[in-house]
Amino acid sequence: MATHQNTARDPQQRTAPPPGAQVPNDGSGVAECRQVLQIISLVGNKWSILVIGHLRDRTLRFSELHRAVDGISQRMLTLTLRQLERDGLLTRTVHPTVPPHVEYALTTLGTTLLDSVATLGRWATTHRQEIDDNRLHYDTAHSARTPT
Amino acid sequence: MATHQNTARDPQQRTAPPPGAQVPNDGSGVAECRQVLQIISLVGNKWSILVIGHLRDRTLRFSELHRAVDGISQRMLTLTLRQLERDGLLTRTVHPTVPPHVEYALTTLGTTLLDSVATLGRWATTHRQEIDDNRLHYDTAHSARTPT
DNA sequence: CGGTATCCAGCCTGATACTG
DNA sequence: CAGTATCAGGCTGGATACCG
Repeated sequence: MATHQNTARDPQQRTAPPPGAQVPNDGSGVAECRQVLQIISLVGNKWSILVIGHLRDRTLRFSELHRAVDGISQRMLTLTLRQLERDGLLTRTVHPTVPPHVEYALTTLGTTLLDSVATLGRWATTHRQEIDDNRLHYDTAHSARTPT
Repeated sequence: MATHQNTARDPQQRTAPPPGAQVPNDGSGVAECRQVLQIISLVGNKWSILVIGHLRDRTLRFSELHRAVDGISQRMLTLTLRQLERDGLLTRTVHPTVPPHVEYALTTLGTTLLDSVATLGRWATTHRQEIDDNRLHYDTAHSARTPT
């Protein structure tokens, strides 16, 4: 949604953070949603969260991540990794060997983020069934347009 | 990303929840990311979180929401509202008056979600500056490709 | 092995117009 | 006022090919 990765160009062009709007909130206010949007845009890359999730316990190499995430393309992995690196969520360590070795490790910031999304994860786990149930109910009530 | 709202058609076609993969996690595990993805897809609609955020304190009518969210198109508002309603995050109450009155109210489920995203909101607020700093640092170090 | 650049398809999004 | 339908555009994301 604001992930700047169209064709791997202008990597910072879209970051247009308008100043002001700095209100003391508890984190769930209306004005705070904007902040959250940034984060969910950051994490809502669909791959970002997967990547940092895999990086949670140990550092991984590029190909290891490529295998681990399973389904991500090389392009998206690179893009995601670079963005995450840019945001300071992970570090990229290049070992100048003949076959290049690149290690990706989660930073403290990344760990804290993972910890925060864990809250959402718990909510998801807790209410997934409920939501699924609601959807089914809703869909049933709306697809019942063939009576008589 | 998985928001099913292409042209207001097949509202439940994409919900392909494969069974299994039910592991007891703490909410931050790798396998748990899938669950979170559903939620951030649910909330990452960019408008969804804004809408439920505005609905947090009081119920609102369609046009009120339209004005409040400011920037959302009628189409997206409707789509978002219907999705949220489908998921059981809010209720839609139609008052059969001559000028149609439709009230949207957050459900308990919606409130709990809002509470969970508040955690992310707090994280965002806390580390926004840090991330911004990291980005600037990263961009600076990478745009310094014009020496000599 | 790690990464970049290009091409291309699909989806999301927004604007507009019309109906009840 | 509330909502639906249609059209057009922008962005995201995947596959492929090639470089260091």
